[in-house]
Amino acid sequence: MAERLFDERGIAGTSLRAVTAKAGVNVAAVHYHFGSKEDLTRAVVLRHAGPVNAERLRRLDAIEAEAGPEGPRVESILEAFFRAPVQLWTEGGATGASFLFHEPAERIQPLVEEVMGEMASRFLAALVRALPHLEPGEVAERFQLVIGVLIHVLSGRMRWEPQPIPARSVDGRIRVLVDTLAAAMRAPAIEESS
Amino acid sequence: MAERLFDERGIAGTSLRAVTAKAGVNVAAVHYHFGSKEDLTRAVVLRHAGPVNAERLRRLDAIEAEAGPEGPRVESILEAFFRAPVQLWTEGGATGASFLFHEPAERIQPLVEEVMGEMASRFLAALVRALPHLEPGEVAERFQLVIGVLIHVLSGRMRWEPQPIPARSVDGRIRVLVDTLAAAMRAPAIEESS
DNA sequence: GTCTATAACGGGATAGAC
DNA sequence: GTCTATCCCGTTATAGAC
Repeated sequence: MAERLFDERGIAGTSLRAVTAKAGVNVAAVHYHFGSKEDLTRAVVLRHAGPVNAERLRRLDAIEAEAGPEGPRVESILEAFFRAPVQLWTEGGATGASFLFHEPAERIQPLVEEVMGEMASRFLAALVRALPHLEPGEVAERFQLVIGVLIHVLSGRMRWEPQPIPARSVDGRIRVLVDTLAAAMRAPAIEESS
Repeated sequence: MAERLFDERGIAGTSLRAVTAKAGVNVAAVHYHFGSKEDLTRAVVLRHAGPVNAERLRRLDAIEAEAGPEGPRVESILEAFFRAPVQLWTEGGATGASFLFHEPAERIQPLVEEVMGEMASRFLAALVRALPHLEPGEVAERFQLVIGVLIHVLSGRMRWEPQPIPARSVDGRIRVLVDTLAAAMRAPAIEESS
């Protein structure tokens, strides 16, 4: 339950009272079970990001198993990265733990590293293999752009008042992300002229 | 001054006392000059986003003036969109008002529309003209991805611990953004098969 | 284990002196 | 106009009854 409030109001803007009211319990119960608000948010993040990341890695394992020795294509890797969170968000409004990325950076950087680090490293390694024309650092740089896009999509701010964006199925949403960002990943390396 | 605190801690996480302490004045002064914390944040946003958006539009005007009847290229439009905020952020850590996009969506949507709406519409129109193979709604959809990338870049979260991303000059940063995202914008239209 | 009651604190806002 | 002092509220956290 709490993750919805964190999505809508942010962590700092969500009081324990709001969480407990929605859960039908008392404020003291939170402290009994979690110890503090920070421990609660940590538990919520681990609880929700865990399955999403596990599903991502399961899909990555699958496409790596059926790919040849050159490894899976960029499109397949990006789809494995996007599908679980986008599907979850489209269906139920739940987003795993995307609200984390709207919190102050310094505060939650260790938690992000802890909960996302291994998954992200696996995807980065796959992308490095699929993009031999780029240095690993350049792949990491572009993967960060992909992450930024996903955060924005999951933030629910992807609206345009005067010019509505097309209604899409889950597969359609994912295909837009995968096809456009694969093109971005494949763009030639940038050489600094300065 | 307040914008730095908003960047670092978020609006909800920044107390008026923290703002006034850094400014060397008293809490009452804020209420005298602005009326409330909300009015202060609004003033900060308008104060900082205004010049950035004006510079963006100035650059857009320039490239439209020197372009042929087919209008400027996607790369030129994206550079006009990115240069002012990225330059400001790289040089001084100031970001215009990017902290707005990490606040709860519902709360600040009207302000975002007010301060960004006209600028964004002008850029969207230019992109629609430069991408005749896409419906206007599809261009808006992809422009949202560009916006998500910019927000992420300005958030300062674009780090990668085990795999450092390349050090770049301002021009280098912008070129990466422009070249990769131009490729994303140019990718063929997605037709839903479902 | 879950509640009520309350402590201890920090927040935004305001009154009134100067 | 800018300060000090204060109000009043909501917050996290805890103590203790049950």
